[in-house]
Amino acid sequence: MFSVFWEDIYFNVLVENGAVVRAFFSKKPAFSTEDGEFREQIEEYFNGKRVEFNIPVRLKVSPFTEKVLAEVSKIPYGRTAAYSEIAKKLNTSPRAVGQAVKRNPVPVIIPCHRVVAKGGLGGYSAFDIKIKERLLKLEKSI
DNA sequence: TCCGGATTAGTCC
DNA sequence: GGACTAATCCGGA
Repeated sequence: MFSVFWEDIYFNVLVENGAVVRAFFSKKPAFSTEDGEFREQIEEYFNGKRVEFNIPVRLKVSPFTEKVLAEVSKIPYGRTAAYSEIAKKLNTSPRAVGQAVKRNPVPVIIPCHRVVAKGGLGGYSAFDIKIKERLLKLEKSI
């Protein structure tokens, strides 16, 4: 486990048996900022030098949520998808997608910030809606 | 064009 | 079983 500093907040990653099990933002580092298996990849991403992660994740979520998250991780870098688009692919409702994405235990690595509402931005519960905006801006600027 | 209600499907308590 | 959603559609003003 480790923390990465990004502009004015920390991104904390919990690693268990070589796979990421959880990630979250915080104002103060939850872990050491010195070491960590995948720290370099995260740092590169926040610097705009990396477009995709080579990081194994271990999800402890329901089968439905897992399907939604798998679909979300297919969204290419710098692009966004609407809740309704994901829902159409999985033959479900946008609302259910929103719930599943909200329960994503590893934001950024699974790019839940690329999922937006049709007429706006949608929401972001990982820390703050501003993080979502910043992440999208970061990817758009590449 | 903008706002509000009905609808929707999955999860948590 | 009931009450939540990181949503969307549609009709009325």
